[in-house]
Amino acid sequence: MNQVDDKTYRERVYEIVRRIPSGRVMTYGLIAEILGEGYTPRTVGYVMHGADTENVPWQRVINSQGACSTGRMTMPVNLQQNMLESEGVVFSDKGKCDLGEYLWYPDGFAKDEQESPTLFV
DNA sequence: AACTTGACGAGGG
DNA sequence: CCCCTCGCCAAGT
Repeated sequence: MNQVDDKTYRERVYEIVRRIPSGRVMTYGLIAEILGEGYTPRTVGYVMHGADTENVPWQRVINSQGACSTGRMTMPVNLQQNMLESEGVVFSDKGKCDLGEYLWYPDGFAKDEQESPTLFV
């Protein structure tokens, strides 16, 4: 059941990212937590690194500090933040946004009860 | 097959 | 609040 047949390892991550509404964000750790076994914040980041920027709203995935982590790449750190700001997300001078306000949880995955791993595949 | 690298994160100092 | 360490696991060398 949990094979990588119809959905590859990466596609499972992208599928969740595509659900994030404009103006909202998710963290690498949260996505890993939802996907469960075999997924960690680090691997989610690795997968996002190879995302199809055309079809995946990659800018909506940030780190647990509420900041953008795209600094190491060839693209400027500002780009991701700018894209989010144009969606209405407000960042502080230090480049952090309020996760309490913008963090988005997929349907059925309540903020308080994070115990159901494979709620939606 | 072994070793290194990350768009990470929690915990300790 | 900043810095460092360690655990995590797919991919690239």
